[in-house]
Amino acid sequence: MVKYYKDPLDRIFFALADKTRRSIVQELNSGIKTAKELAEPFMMSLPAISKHLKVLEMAKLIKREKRGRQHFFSLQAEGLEAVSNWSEFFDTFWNQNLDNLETYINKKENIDE
Amino acid sequence: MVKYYKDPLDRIFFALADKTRRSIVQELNSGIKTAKELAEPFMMSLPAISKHLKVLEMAKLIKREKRGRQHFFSLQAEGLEAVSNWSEFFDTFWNQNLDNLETYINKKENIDE
DNA sequence: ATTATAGTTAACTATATGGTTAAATATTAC
DNA sequence: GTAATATTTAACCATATAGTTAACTATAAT
Repeated sequence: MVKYYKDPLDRIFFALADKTRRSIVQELNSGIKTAKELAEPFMMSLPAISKHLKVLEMAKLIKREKRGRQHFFSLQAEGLEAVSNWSEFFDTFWNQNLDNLETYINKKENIDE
Repeated sequence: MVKYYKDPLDRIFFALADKTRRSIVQELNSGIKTAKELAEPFMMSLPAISKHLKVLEMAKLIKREKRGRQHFFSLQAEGLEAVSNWSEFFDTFWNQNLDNLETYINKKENIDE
């Protein structure tokens, strides 16, 4: 299951590269849920969901808490944070583009005047 | 190469789930580069890089411009934007957590007073 | 025209993934 | 203690991925 040697971002992005897993994460945004509850919306066996949950757990996108025979899942900060940290560098890209656009607009306005 | 039926976010996250591809994206943050230039830092054949570039291109994380026999690559807004849009919903999660923390701290302060 | 350069496509291999069903584990209920 | 419930693990299958080398395409240089 999920290559053990992958780096944290590999695991996180890999985990999010699957529609079912993204849905699970979104679902958990509205609160803690059991494996059974999480499986319910999907046309898929429980073992399949169990695997998806493990992938998300390994990526530290969710965490598991066993209470009796049930496993309760919830969002975990660690993984989510890593994504946003990584993608932060794009802000630079964006801001540059925005700056360029602004510069361009300003220049144009000056010419128009 | 890269399942044709994948949804856009599948492709984007999948593309980013590989260290080599993430490095390429980061490299492109500092400007436009050719395939050869992008391949240079990696201990990997050119065809391997060619495939990675195609994956990133399909995900609309980068775009390609052919000039003569060279292919120039640069970051593309579309894919990057999709990631940040998708991960926006986590802000809610974060803000809630922050709110809860604040509430907790405030309550505690009131008790301490 | 030949040769060199930049890059892709094809064919292949080993390993990983996403699903399945059947069996195992652990806890709760009767 | 036996049955039911919640969930995972095992074994398996089909397909996808990441890399390889060899062959191909297209442009540039001599």
